[in-house]
Amino acid sequence: MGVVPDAQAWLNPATLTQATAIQRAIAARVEMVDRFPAAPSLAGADTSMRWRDSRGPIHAAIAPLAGAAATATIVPPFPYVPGYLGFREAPALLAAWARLAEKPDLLIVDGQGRAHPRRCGIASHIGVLLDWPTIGVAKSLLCGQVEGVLGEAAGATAPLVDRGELIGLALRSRARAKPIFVSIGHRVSLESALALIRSVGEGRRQPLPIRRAHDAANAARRAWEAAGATSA
DNA sequence: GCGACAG
DNA sequence: ATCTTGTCGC
Repeated sequence: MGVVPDAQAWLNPATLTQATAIQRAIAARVEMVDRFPAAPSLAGADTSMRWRDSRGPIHAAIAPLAGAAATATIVPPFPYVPGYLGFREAPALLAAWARLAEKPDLLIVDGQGRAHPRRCGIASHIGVLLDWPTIGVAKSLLCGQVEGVLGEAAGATAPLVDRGELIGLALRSRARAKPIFVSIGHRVSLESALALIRSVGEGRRQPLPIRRAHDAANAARRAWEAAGATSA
């Protein structure tokens, strides 16, 4: 995998206390400056699972803007716990990444990046483990508050602040829609993250790469269920 | 102690 | 995260 020596250990904490320590270590490695080619190629990352089935398999997809998506199915190590989503979903997403022939220059992940209590959302997990540029785009807030008033017009932004620190941006990606929350995953500045997300908005609430990944993950899950499989 | 809580 | 149907609006 990436340049992290104990990447495998960082994916499998034995306890929540250990998971917390790993997140602090990952957060310390996050680079908040641009380190990717100009006009980067983009891909989206998302997962799909059965309704309220916290133990069943997770289907992950990485969807490039151009070309076919890669998918993978993994049984998650533990159920969803707010603040620890990275440990639940990153293994499946990394498996899908490994199957992707042409790696994109930058990955847009469905979930938070730095906009996390320990500055280590799933986009940072994946970015640091792969040492690859990532952006987090979430549909709702995990922590922090939107500063001031978010404009009504499409494209309006407002700072997202937590404990006095700027951790991301609220973005009105579409008029009359609830905002999305953009934050640094790894190797990108918040300014560039915003510009890139805006560039693939396509007039929808969620950026196109995430929509494509969402569709691909759902298709993988349907195929899995249609095949009657029970385990990964 | 109470409430809040990505996917 | 996901299920389901209808309804409203451009």
